[in-house]
Amino acid sequence: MGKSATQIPVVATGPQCCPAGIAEPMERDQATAVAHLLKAVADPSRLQLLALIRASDAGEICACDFTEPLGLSQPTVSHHLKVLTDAGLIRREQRGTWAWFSIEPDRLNELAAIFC
Amino acid sequence: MGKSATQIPVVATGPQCCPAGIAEPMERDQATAVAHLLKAVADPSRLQLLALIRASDAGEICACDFTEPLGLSQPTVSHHLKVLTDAGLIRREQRGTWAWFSIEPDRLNELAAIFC
DNA sequence: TGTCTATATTGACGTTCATCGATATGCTCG
DNA sequence: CGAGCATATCGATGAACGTCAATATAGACA
Repeated sequence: MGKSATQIPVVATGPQCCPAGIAEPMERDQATAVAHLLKAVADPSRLQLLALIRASDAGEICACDFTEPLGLSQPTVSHHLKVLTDAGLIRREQRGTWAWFSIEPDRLNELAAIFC
Repeated sequence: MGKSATQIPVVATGPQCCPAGIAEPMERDQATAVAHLLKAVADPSRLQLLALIRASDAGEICACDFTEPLGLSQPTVSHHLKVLTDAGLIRREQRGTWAWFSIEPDRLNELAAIFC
């Protein structure tokens, strides 16, 4: 569900070292796409979510384990998880009543490649 | 000259591979600092500014050369340059009537190190 | 000193966003 | 089926943000 309009890969035509990045002038369209991806992580709560998933032993974590360490309400956590999912940074897997989330490593590497 | 409250280095106590990053759970304070730095680049205009500076032959570029390729008004460009400067990502050097801007490589590396 | 030019600041406006309470959806299990 | 729990969605609210026109600041130069 959801529009998920932000999944556009940020690769394009740049040099090898920094294919998605700021090594050479960016067109407005690509700049908008990169900014959209960056906005998804430019929030304290979402950074904490990513770090919690990343640090989990099994590489995935249940949604129910987020609210307490973040000190946020359940709807707010759900909202942030949706933003990260729509941005392609995490993957959601329904398992019975629970929702489990794991990192999408490729998308995370895209982030690191923006400033190289 | 602006408050520049965002210059806090984002290093801290993480592992070697990802000292400022999301390799392990983040405290709220550090998450806020990292998010602040990310917000500075999570904007199409500012990404284009960084890319233009990065791609310039001399490694620096005059403020007067930004408005045209970006299609923004002069005050808006000035505002974005201030945001990037306050975030420590670029450096401003006054030279006569003109202002020249160059990249702060260390701060840019901090960005890349967040997602490693 | 006065005029021109480059840049910064101010003030305003519309948009986006983070957050929450209330409610809806959907699965589990008795 | 019905009760209970986990998660998502809705609607509202206050804050932050991007942008511009108007104005201020400040250096260059005659």
